Amino acid sequence: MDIRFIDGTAEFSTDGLFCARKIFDCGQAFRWNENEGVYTGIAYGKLLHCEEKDGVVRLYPCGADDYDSIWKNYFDMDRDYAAINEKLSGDSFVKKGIEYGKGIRLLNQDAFETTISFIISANNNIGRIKGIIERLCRVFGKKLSQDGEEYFCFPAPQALANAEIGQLMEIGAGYRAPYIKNTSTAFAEGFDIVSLGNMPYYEAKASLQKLAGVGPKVADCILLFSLGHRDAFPADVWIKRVLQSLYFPGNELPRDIYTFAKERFGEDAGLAQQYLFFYARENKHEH
DNA sequence: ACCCAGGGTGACG
DNA sequence: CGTCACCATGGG
Repeated sequence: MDIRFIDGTAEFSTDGLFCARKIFDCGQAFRWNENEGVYTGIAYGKLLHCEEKDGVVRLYPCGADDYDSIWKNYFDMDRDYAAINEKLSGDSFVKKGIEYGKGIRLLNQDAFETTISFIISANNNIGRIKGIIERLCRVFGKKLSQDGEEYFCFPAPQALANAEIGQLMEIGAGYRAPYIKNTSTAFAEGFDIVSLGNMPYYEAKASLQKLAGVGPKVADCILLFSLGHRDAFPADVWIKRVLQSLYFPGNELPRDIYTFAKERFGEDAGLAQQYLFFYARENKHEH
């Protein structure tokens, strides 16, 4: 994409392949909030506004340095989504999903934030997940003051490792409180999660599942949303529902959904998952 | 009062 | 290995 930098704003044409609403509201990230058409979020310790109008995306404050060091990778800007969508359209159901979900991009998020966020997501709903994470940041995260507003970064591992279970219960973490503390301690003591990005899928997934509160589904979310394992295929209740009705009507779902997805959708199965997830949520009141 | 939410853990067979 | 009760919490 052709990027222009004007007065601390990065600006580029969407080409239909960057939809803020779909990117931020498809369940991969929990810290973006919309206000009068402008999405505001904090990632990697930086605040960003994202505005989309007349086919143009504007990111601010974002100079060329911030763009190159953070946001280009965060928004997965170097990837050719047109080509991937073309490939995924070989599956007629995903093709249908792309009609709804075109413009979704898979974010490359901070691995610690993603890990804790999806530990919180277990047996929980998106509204409450966002609330818990917001309070977590407010209590334990570094404060950013900007434009007369207060924003809070996602906490560092050490900050959550030092948290008391009672504090985590107070912000609504529930039975996940000790998971958060234990896993944060593992990170603070040097759990090398970034290296998992270069490991084979199954090996990386097994390592993640050693963390407290991380099972197969949460591990897949971490792999897909923060470690670049684009074939990871998180199988939650929504996706199982969709696979059941579209691919296995009247039959049992396969036990190994990853293998099914990889064979059916290929190397970008994770993006196919997002299209199906988005499709399912958009149509949740039908059928 | 019941059921569900982007599930995981631990116990038991 | 597979199954299953249980786990806090809030909204429908």
